[in-house]
Amino acid sequence: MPFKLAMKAPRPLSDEALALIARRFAVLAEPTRLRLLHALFAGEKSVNELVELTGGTQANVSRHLQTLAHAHMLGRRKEGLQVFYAIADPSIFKLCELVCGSLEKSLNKQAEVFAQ
Amino acid sequence: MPFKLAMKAPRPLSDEALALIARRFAVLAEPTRLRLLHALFAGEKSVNELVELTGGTQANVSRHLQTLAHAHMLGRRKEGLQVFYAIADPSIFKLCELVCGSLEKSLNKQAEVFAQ
DNA sequence: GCTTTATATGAGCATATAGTTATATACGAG
DNA sequence: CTCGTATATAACTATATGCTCATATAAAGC
Repeated sequence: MPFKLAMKAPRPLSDEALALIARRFAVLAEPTRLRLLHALFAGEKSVNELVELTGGTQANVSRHLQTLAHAHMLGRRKEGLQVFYAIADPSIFKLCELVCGSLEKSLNKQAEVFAQ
Repeated sequence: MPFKLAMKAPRPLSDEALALIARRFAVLAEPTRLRLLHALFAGEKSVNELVELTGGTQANVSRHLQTLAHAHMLGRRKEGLQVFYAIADPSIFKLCELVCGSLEKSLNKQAEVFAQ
């Protein structure tokens, strides 16, 4: 029973589907979580490493990591006392690339207004 | 002075850039706004049409349209009493495609757990 | 000018969420 | 077993945001 949905399908999307998609974007709509993802672009890291790299508190970092893991964006493995997280969803890379691109355009559009 | 940024650049992203990117995702992290975008995938529409298509109140729809327009995701033109909105940022299509794809995977992954 | 229509926006309320403090739990070393 | 370390989580607070109601503003017709 594979689950199939597409935003550009002509059929209407259910409220449930929209909520799920929105939730997906919401997970990424948070600077701290983006900071964590960015740190993990370089490869798997422990919670402690991420705490140091992002400058956040251990509790806060842990909470955000949980959110990302529950969304299956991160994979998690434990080794003794340490827990390691890594990017588990490759589409994250493409997503961020797209958003940065359209953000650049948006900013350039704003810059044009000032240039006039 | 073109503005250039990329999520996968090895240089650290400023807090400002992360906030802007997060804000970008936040605009999409809302079912009503997704519903509006979905309706506009079919082409330009007036506010009133969007109110009917989405079943939202005029006030709420108008407010969300403003958010999307301010983010340069929608373009806006006025004709007499009516205002028409249309998708202005083509990367929206690709964005939603990517998110739907990874959401499917995430749901299928969950379905696997139940299948066992 | 007056009335109607279409849209944007102010103000208020309810809910969600980020960050913090404190602490529970698991793991490892002595 | 005790103590220290690493991480997750409960509880609380402050802030942001979605939605609604009311209304301001613009445009069109008579």
